[in-house]
Amino acid sequence: MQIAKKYLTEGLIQLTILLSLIGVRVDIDSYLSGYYSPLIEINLGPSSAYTQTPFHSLRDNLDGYSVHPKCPELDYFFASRRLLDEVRNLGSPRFPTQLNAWLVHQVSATDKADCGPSTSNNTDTSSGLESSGDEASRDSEHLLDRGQDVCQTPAERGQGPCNAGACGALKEESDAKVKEEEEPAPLTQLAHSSTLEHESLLEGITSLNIPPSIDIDQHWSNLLSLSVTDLDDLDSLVSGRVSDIDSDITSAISQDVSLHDAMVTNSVSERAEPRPDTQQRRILFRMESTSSSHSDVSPGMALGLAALPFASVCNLTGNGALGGCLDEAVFEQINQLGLEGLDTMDTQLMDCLEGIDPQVLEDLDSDSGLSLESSSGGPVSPGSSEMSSSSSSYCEDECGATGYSSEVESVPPKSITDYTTSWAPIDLSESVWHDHSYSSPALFHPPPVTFPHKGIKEEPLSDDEGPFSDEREMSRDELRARAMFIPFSVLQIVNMPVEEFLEVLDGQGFSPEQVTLLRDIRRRGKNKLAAQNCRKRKLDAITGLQEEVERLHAQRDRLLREKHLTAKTMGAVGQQIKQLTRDVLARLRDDSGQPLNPERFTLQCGANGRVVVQPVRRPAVSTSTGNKTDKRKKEKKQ
DNA sequence: GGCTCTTGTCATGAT
DNA sequence: TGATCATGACAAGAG
Repeated sequence: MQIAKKYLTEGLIQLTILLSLIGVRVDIDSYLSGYYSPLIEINLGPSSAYTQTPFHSLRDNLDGYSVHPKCPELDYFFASRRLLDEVRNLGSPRFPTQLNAWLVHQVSATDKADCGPSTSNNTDTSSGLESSGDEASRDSEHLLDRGQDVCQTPAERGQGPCNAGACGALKEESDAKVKEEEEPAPLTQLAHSSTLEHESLLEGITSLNIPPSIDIDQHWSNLLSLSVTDLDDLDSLVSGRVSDIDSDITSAISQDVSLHDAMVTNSVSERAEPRPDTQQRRILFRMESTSSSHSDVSPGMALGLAALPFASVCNLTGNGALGGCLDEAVFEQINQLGLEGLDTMDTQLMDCLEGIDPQVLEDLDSDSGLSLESSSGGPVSPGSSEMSSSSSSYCEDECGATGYSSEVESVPPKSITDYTTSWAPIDLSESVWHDHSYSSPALFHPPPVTFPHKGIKEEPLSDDEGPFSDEREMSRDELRARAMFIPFSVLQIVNMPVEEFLEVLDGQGFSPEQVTLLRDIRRRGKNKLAAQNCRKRKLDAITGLQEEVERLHAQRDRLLREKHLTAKTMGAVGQQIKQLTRDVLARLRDDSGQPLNPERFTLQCGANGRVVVQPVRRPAVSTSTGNKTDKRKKEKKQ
């Protein structure tokens, strides 16, 4: 509880500061992409392979400051910012408010006209739509809140870029349908409008002030007809259809709510189709964690902090006309949230975490690290998990080893939450996005010990450990720590911040032997990681040098070929010159009227371009003298 | 049993 | 000055 609260509070505060500092134009996505890069790596899997980037270090380095210059996340941060700036410099097409208003009217018209087919479609794929609604509801749960505020705020104010456009009309329709809680319609339409924007971007449509053509109109109508169905179902969907997860998800996936959802559902459908329902459910959770809204795992987080949903909303709107009201809505929402909202947020978050199937949580940490084949990304990153299933500890470029990291993730979440040390959440975070094991499996389940500090007792191991848990191989350091009654695992000792480590050394009443062992364990653990990094770099350097050698070989061969070709050409040209010289001299006559002997005369081209006949300068006759001098020189050398 | 590869560890210098 | 990192060297284990 405190962990989540602390984490979310930090995120909220920092995000609020950022928003307030930036001003009207909020580049939330850039900040989020930088700040939440660890989270992205959590979900996407491949983390910086051999670079030890503890989560706490990134947590405290929001804007790229104080980050290790070699930290790849820093490169990612600046790269993201640079790319974003470049995109902005290109001038992305902005959709006028009039377009959004037109879309809204189309929605309403389509709503009335296509109500029957939509409902029939709904009945045909009722389960699917319910599941689709589940997806929509999940997104709506995260997005609608923001969407509500986003559109409601400018509409109420009657000002801003969307006062007479989309937001106003959106609010009217949404008021007609859903009045009280979520108002999903505006947001869905927002999502649709953003979807249209995305598609328009893809189609190169830069200006839509002109009424769209019939094809586009029909296209929009088809798209919006789906939205009507969704709008009809949204109130019931938002009311909570978590139990409907059991329904057929694949059919739901076919009902793309928006481009955003389509991207998510398609990716899910490809994976989910051959799987049984249970796996589909699991995938559904995975999808929630892998979708663009990272807070899907914890709706409470989405409802409360809304940090990542901010990114979603901003991404949906982009530079569109709704951006202004979104910015204002973001500020207003933050103001409305307050810190008291964190309580409910924590409750929701923890309820959600508790409500999740433990198997799902286990899947999130399915890389038990019991072998070196542990994947880097875990189940949340299927691609990486499949890719990194190598027996070698060194994975591809994107993945690698972080030593004890996998030990962290193998620690049962329950026990992790029981750690109330201040660095415990850091380990929890690392447990998600570090995923490689170089240590013995026994470290994954530290023995139940009583923490001398704070009187906290570590939870005993779970039931699945069985009688073989003690038989697992333990590292020497782990054995030493056990023998010395050190209530920390090697992983914890290595990964805890130095400040916490020093506090532990000072405040836990350890004996000098224990302190020495703790320091040794920490030193060895970090050195182990360093050695792995070093070896990885060495291999990379070797690979790079080999490639360089191959490149240089190819260059040498090419130059040799050019040399031979040039020599051949020069020989041919020389022969031609000799032949021409003979011809010219044969046509010339000396004083006696005889043709010039080519062996005694030659043609020389002067600097001014004039060709003159010169007698051949034969080398000095004193060849024997030269030979003698050469011989003398050779003798001197010898 | 020797060889090779991988990995952990130590020592040492640099940051 | 201590912590951390980088790296060469060595040893142990596995195939």
